[in-house]
Amino acid sequence: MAQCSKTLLLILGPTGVGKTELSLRVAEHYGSPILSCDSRQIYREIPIGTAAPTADEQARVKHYFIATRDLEEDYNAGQYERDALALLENLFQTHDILVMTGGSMLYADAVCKGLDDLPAVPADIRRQVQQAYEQHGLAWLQTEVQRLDPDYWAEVDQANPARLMHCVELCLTTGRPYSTLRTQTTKQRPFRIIKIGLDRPRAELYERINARVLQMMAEGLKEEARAVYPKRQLNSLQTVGYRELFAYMDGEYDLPRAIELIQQNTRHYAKRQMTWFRRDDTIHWLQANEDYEKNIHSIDALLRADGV
RNA sequence: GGUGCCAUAGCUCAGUUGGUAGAGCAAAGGACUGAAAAUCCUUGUGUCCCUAGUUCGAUUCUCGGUGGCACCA
Repeated sequence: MAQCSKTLLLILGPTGVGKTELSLRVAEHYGSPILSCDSRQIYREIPIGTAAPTADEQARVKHYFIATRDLEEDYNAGQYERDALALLENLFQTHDILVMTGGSMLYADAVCKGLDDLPAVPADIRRQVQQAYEQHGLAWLQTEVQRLDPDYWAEVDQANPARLMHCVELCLTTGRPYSTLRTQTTKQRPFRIIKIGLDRPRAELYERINARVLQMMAEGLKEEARAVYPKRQLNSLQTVGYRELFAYMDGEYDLPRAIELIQQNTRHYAKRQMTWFRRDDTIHWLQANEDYEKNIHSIDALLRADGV
């Protein structure tokens, strides 16, 4: 028998590849709920543009981390790690196999490998850094990081304001160089993790993405975006589909152009996901197709081979 | 039907006073431990529409063809 009989079955893949339907069937097969690993489906008010599981789908299988947060909440990968681990511990008391699915790469890694223990950044520090950056530009951030944390400066992507800002925020919050808080170690989990990657030929994936965006528009994405338009500055709405429609509402371009951009940016997003997944050699890849039985069979074989 | 203009990267185009060419966008590759659907980095060889001619050499000039656009009938 395996050392640990508890297994987290993680179904990964780029947006639009077909994770939802396979996950539902796999979850039904093992009698598991589905833990969503998606940084945007977790918010209420934006189900259409994030392709969140529908009411019907949620009736088939119990879902967690879907529409549980307000757009105003500053949720992040660190919180997700804590929330997901707590829930997993709980659910493993009554389940041997739990299915998790989603495309948020960092969230998945947070669960599988763990993130470093970092304090929350106080709102006033975040605002202060943000304002200084807006006023003085990237050069200011670069100077600050060189001054506050030369070690991190040596390894960081120096043209990336998001990374530099994060470093400055944590240096100011803790009074220590950010790099001293980075242990970069992989945490051990008290359960087995099996990762399934869903793959599909590029051209086919892109066609599905393009078609899905049109489908979202038909389902009322524009109205959904209009409803949250007043909150467009929130991080939760820095999301493909909404940003482009906000820009359209601001008169930056017409609706056909907005739709074109949503399709394109979704394709870019899928590409970034694939880049991330590609370097994870613990993923077992399956071809996405309509023969769900076959893929479930493959997964079943994997679980047995790797565990018993 | 006639006249004129155009034909160069997936698209829109620039350019070569004749020595086989380069921008934007698209696209591709990559990084990424708390905004991650975010943020950032890198990458430009293509029958220069086809045939014939002039020429040491034609994508460039000339004739013809084909396709597109405009105007005139």
